[in-house]
Amino acid sequence: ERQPCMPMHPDRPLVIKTGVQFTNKVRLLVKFPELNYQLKIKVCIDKSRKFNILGTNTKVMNMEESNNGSLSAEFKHLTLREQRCGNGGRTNSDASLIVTEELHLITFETEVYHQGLKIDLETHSLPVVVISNICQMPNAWASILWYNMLTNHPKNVNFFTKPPVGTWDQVAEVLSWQFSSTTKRGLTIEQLTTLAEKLLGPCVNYSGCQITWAKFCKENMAGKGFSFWVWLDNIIDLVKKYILALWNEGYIMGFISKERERAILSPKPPGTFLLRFSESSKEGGITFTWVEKDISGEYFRTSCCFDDLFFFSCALFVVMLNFFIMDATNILVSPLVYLYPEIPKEEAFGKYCRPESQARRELSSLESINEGQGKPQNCAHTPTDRVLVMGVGNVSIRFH
Amino acid sequence: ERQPCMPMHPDRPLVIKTGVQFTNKVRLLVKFPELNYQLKIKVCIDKSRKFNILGTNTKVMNMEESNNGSLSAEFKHLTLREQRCGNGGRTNSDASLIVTEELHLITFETEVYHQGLKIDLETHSLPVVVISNICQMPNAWASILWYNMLTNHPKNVNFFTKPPVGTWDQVAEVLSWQFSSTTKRGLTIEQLTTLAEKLLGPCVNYSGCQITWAKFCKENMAGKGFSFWVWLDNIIDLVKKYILALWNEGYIMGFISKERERAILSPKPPGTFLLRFSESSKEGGITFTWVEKDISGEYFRTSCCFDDLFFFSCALFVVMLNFFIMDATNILVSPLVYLYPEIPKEEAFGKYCRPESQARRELSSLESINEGQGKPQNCAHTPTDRVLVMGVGNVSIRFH
DNA sequence: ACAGTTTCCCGTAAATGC
DNA sequence: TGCATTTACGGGAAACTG
Repeated sequence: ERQPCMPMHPDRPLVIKTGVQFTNKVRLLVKFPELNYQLKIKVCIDKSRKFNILGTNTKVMNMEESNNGSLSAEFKHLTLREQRCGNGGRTNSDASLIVTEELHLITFETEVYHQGLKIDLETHSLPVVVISNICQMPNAWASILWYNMLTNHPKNVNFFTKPPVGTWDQVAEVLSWQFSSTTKRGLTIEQLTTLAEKLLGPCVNYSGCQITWAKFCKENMAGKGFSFWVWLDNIIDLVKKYILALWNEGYIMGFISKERERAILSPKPPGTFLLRFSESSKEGGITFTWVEKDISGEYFRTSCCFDDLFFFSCALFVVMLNFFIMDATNILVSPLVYLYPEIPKEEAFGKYCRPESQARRELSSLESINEGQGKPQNCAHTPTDRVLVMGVGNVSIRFH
Repeated sequence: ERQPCMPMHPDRPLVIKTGVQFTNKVRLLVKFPELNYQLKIKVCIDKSRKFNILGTNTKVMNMEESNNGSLSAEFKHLTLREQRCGNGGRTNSDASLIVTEELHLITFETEVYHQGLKIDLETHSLPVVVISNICQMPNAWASILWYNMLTNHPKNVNFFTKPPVGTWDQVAEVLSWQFSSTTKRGLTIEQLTTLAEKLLGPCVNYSGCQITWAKFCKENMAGKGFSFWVWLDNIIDLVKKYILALWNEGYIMGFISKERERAILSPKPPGTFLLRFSESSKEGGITFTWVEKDISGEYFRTSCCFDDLFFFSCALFVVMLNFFIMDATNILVSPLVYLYPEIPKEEAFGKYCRPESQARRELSSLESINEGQGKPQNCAHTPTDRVLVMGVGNVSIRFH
């Protein structure tokens, strides 16, 4: 009889954003042949916090053609709005819970008259999380995952007052599913092992290891300003947005430790490279690492983190200062010297390369890039003047 | 007594987007000393199309401290919602007008009892344009500009049923003001002359020339898929978003014909360049042109159009295929050969460079870039293998 | 079918509340 | 004051509607 509360975000049911439409359907599984009268269903939400359901919240059940004539009612165009009462403030049962841990129930009520008796029927959705901004989605979805991973209870809205631990085996399955349900490829054992190490530290066998809710989603990772789940969820977004086809092909190793990366690249011929997600970028980024070999030995080089910010930082004045043309002898020269009429280009554009300039947004992005490059393990930076040129189709990107 | 209807878009008053808050203020200029009773003001909108004003639409006037004690009422948090009636459809007075040419009046009503007589007072805003999506803003704002440029009539809501022509002198002033009111710099005579030529064709003296509303905003420019105003407005957005500081300094010539560009660059030393807005990009773009000189003569070269799309097109697979490193002898080599374990990089990434790949968005952007480069006058493309490398800080962009 | 128009809703930024 | 949460609204896309 129960039916999940529907998308909104199609891959993330059971999370409802206030002001965004959602759909709900109830089906009557018990058949009363004598039920030929109108059966009116009312949908409502628990009153732990004051939400109102907007839209038609009562409906008459009707025959479902697809489903051997069982009765059902589908509520479309429902939205939730928080009722900000005069005294203000949330009135949830347990104030220690953050909003994305607060669970709510959508209930469906009806009355059946059977053999002269009035019977109140009631059913409800699985617990849902209500958010007010999409930026709360990662945490809200984590709650849904944790709940459904660890309990079959249909309405334990206090689940997060004392959230149970999960085993690595359970978590691994859920993590892989996050990829396989939105792309054509889940996670390999090797990728999962890298993730296990991030959550649990080095260990021979992760099977049976326990992972707390805090570790999964609430605490920041050691030395990082973000939780494991937020990091991973942003990577999922990055994959879907920019590199879905490559991911589907299995061309992205993605989760691999730097040690393992070197170990597997080392026996390979020079020029062999792999793609890996950035471990330091909260927003999701990808880098590539390759092997080089020459007479003096073997080198591993890793590109800068490649993400949205990277491209956003290509502000015009930076371009103008660094425009090169390759002459007939393959030497880079800069053809731009004077901004018309006779302003040296450094004078025109140089000052914008200082943080005190008013080109605020461009610069703040640029700083982040420089920061990333400062970390030697994350960038092919060497103290020499050696220059990398990274081509982009007709366009190419260089860094040094 | 009249008061413009306030922002929303702070630089674009008199345009109201449905569902977005706006503010309105009325002041009573006539002073009635005996008016010590409560003077209630009601705000409403004309009924040519069915809009409702949401928010507190009645208010009591009160003393204004800043303004020598005159009475005023300020309506905040007003929003407009269209009343979609059962029969549907717009019910505007003149169905031939598009929404951004439909003018509406916000009216303020009150009743004054003076010496035993009831006096109905009413005032209204300047005509406003109501839009439902911000993408209608350019055309809506053009309507406001044209109206206020050509009439002092306080409430001619049928203005656009037969819009008067403007002279170039009027239009030039308005165009320059579009820049000077949102940046620190208006348009020079030379820039304006380039714009005049776009609107009116070659001419010795544009003063007094007539420009129709259609020419300004309704018809597409010859051979282009967009109107003059839409093109210009997107450039204003580009300037504000990415190159405000450079524009304020006067470092961007911006509007200059290709003939004039060559004429002024020719006598200058090699390496002299200037920045100019793209004439072919609807969305607003900027290019730079420079002079080169060698034994065989003088060359003018223009970069690709530099805009949002340009950077968005830097998809990962394109980067992977074109990654170069410069070796000790300044020769570009590609260190990436095999995707781990032993997939030739062309096999892994090459197929995504075809439009039939599923990397839809990346590719559609990429195609636009190639297109732009196909136009010889717009790009430094030469049939030789000569390569341009355009640096971007630690990062640089190359095209060939 | 189609074009003008509106609705939907994410994601960033700002405001608000506690 | 600082952090958690909500509101605001631009902008891209989908849905609507004659």
